[in-house]
Amino acid sequence: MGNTRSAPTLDDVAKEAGVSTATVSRCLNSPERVVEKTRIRVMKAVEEMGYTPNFAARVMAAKQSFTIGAIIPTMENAIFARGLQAFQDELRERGYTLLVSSSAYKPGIEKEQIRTLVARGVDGLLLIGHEREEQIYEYLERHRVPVLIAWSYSPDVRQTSVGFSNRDAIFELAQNVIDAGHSRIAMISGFTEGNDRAQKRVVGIRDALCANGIDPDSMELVETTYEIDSGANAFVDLMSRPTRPTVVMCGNDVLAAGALRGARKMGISVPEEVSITGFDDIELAEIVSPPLTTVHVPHRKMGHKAAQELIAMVEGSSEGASTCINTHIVSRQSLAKPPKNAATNK
Amino acid sequence: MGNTRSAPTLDDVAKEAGVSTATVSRCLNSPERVVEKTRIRVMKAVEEMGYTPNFAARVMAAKQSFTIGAIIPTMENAIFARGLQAFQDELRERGYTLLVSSSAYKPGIEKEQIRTLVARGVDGLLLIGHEREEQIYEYLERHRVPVLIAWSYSPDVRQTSVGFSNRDAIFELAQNVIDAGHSRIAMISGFTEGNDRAQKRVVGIRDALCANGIDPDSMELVETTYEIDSGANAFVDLMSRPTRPTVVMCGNDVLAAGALRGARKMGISVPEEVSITGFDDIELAEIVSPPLTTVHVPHRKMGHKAAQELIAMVEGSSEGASTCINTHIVSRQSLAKPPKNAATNK
DNA sequence: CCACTATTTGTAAGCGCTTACATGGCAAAT
DNA sequence: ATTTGCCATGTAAGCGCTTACAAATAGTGG
Repeated sequence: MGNTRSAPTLDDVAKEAGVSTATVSRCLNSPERVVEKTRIRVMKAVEEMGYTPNFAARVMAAKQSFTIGAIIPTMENAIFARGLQAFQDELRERGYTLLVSSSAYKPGIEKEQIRTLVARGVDGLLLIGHEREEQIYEYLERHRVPVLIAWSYSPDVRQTSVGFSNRDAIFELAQNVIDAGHSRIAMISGFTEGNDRAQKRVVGIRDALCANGIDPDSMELVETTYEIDSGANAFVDLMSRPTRPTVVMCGNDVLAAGALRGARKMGISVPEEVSITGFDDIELAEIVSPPLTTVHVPHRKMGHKAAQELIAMVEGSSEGASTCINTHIVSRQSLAKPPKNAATNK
Repeated sequence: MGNTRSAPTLDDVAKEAGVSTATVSRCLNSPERVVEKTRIRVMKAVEEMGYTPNFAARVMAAKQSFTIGAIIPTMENAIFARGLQAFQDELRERGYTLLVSSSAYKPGIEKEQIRTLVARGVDGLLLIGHEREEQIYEYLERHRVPVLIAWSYSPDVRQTSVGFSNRDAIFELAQNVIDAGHSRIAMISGFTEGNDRAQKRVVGIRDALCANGIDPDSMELVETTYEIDSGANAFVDLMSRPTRPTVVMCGNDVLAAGALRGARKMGISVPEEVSITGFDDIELAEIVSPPLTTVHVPHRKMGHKAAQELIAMVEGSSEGASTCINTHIVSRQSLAKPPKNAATNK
């Protein structure tokens, strides 16, 4: 019984239930608009035939997809995982589906993915960080796709953002570091080009140095990719320079874990000989030994909030209100006082 | 110039370039079918108007989306990250886009996501592990969506798979463990219900015990979620039982990292007092201390191979050929000989 | 029992694209 | 010059759905 040869359409269901396609459509989308008796009959047909609406057709006709897109720089490490999970959970609860792509930190790829997602009819878009061609924002506006920026908060920018102040967060950490007695501070940062979060973190440390009367130009800085090995290499590089720092502040926990590995390889003990700090407070931070002193970012909270706000924008109930999430420092064992006679390589 | 008020359609471009919609479509999809002069004119219009084809419309008309869907159990840890990244890279190279969802290890959610992805017109689907309702496979067949199972290889199953033998892989590791002198073996496994990979890993260890004349029922087993904390709790549980094991084999590296944390909390030193092993060889395995002896799974290779095969199936050039990827043991410091007089809690 | 309103269902016009088929133009062949 | 054949382009029919509007049915008060 019935056509087993291919997927059933609305028409098939309508025929089977002896009603018009409009009625079937209504049963599915606004059941209260059809009388119970009919609805039951239709739903039975839907059930029996294993009907799934064709999304493309629905999107075309309704010009709404209940889909949100998100483009994150990478899926390879856990930096974005928790926040994104929370984002998705909230979306699910509100009846939206999430489409994720990763751009490998390449603006070109990100641009392409944005077009792909827009072409796919997403109702809204989550992007990480503010910095990208103005043209992209124009394109998005043109297509009437609301955008929400996360992982970065910036009041003086047109786009709505739900995030935290990368500069202030690391400033506070740097202050802690300085208070512990450090003055020879080095930093391992992710590549700053096209990455405002990384930039702001560099700025935050420099500002803290200034604020404490330390010449910010004295800070040794290495930029690298966000990988454990890169962190390890950068650490080795830094520790091989003429003046050894007493603390290496890292742009995130992954880099810090790498630095730790570099230290182990060089036989340098942390925090006795050199301190190391991270950023993000992902699971990794607690697992490595010594566990990392780092900036705790409430990823879950950010994800939830971002989803709520973006949906509000999509549904037209908000023009876009930015939220700044507070971060705080988590002190663990990787940060201690500098050694008495800090060694140099001279 | 031109209509700035909303997104341009094929029609708008056609009008602008003074050709028919068919010609514009051809310029975009099979440029060799239109003469250069026209093509240049059309492309210029496309460019100037910032035209992006409407995907939903394209899918509807062409019944092909160049999109592959993937549903993984979780994005929260790195277990699937690397393999998936490789999968995506390969797809990109071949002109396909990847849509990822995560099911939180819940069959119900997975089922829903499958429907969502199919409704979205994915040309093929990547699923993790074999075990799921037969009905789902029928549904997929009905909709003509090829499926590829990864992270698990099973020759005696209808579906095509690209993966490894979970049973054999851990069997080999267990053999190593036994060869090192252990006989009181405990295991922390992920929940086995609905998870054939977890099941096979339990079986692999039991088989190894049998093969070495050890009663498999003597193995203490805890099932739990795949989270660090769960691993830690399970470890504490295991070590508090009357007969302490001399080695705790874990269902994956995340669990093993948790076990390590549990050991630290209990003040038990690894591997001196108890050995711990993992599975997967994700980055984490190398970062924890002591680094984990584990089963190395060539995730990248698996991801690439899976993408190639799935595309072949989608394009009709393959009926679906399964591939078994080889794993191997990586020996690090978390596994050593059992202590001379292994303590019990008696 | 009728007129009128409210409710349920049907009709049909698109949504933006691809593609089978038709058309027209031009070069080579007759 | 006429025919043939080929290639570039145009025409128009859907793809499966939603929804404005029309129609039919049911309910209500006079």
